[in-house]
Amino acid sequence: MKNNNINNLLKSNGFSVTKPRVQIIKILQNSNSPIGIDAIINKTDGKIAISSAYRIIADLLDADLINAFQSPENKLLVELIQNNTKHHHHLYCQSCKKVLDIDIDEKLEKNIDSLIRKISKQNNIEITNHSFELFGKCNDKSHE
Amino acid sequence: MKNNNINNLLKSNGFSVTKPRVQIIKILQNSNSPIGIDAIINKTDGKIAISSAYRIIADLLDADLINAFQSPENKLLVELIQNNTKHHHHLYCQSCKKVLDIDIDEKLEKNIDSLIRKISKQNNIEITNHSFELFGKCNDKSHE
DNA sequence: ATAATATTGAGAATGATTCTCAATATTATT
DNA sequence: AATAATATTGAGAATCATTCTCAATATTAT
Repeated sequence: MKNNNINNLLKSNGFSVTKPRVQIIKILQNSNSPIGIDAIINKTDGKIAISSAYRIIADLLDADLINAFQSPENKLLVELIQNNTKHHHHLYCQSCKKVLDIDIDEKLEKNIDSLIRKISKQNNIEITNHSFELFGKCNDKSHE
Repeated sequence: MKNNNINNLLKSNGFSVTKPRVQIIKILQNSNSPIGIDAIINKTDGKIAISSAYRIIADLLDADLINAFQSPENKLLVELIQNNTKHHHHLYCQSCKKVLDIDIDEKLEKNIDSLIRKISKQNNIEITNHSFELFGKCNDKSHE
């Protein structure tokens, strides 16, 4: 994405165009899997303050431009919501700490939806969200 | 459960019998939903040090006597694994912060298992665990 | 170009969890 | 039951991710 498009993205969501915001969006665009705050900051040559990074991420989250969630190691992970981003889930590798996006097939997704409706009724609770996460170990033994 | 049974549980898992360990197991037995460290400590009249509580929970976890996981507010929640405990999932209420255990029906559980096998193959990753968590809002408006 | 406003960076503050180690309790031995 | 050997505890310091504060700086509107 060109800078102009990032500018438009920011402006159309009520943000002023600042270097840190543009940088962070670029980094998220170039990442093909969810990424942590520390990694984001590393990719900016340390030019963005940690507090600014957190603040910007929080703002982008409020504007629904990104997804954010906690890794099993309890760090915030972040991914940009692209035009074609649909509801999906994550696979955490406990050896190499990478996170993969996974899709689940439509049939299962529907099953899950109907389960959710059932639980919602049974417990008289409005269910607003759900997560389905997988944990595994890849064959990269270098981390053991 | 009587004290004797708790003593046996501890001994048969290689633990010596100490007051803090017995207390914590009792508290977990009397809790019908996952409970946080702070709540555990509160129920002991503040007699157990925070560091001891964390240590004991970690030990019980190693011995597979309890399940532990993070709440959406990023606190450790803990529940005892009873004889009849089977694989289940959790529903977090974002208003009242309670956690409910939920069962999912066998058919869906099987679907999930087969999805997991598929993803495992596709990504050449051994999948060791998964979580399926629901988030909702109950009708208790006192927290808003 | 200037003024008004918003954002940033640096570091202090916070909150959960982990670590350290001397004091104390438990277990094994007599 | 008393003692010695070993394990556990409590208190507080340390750590780690995240949030807060506020003066310095950048952006936007005029």
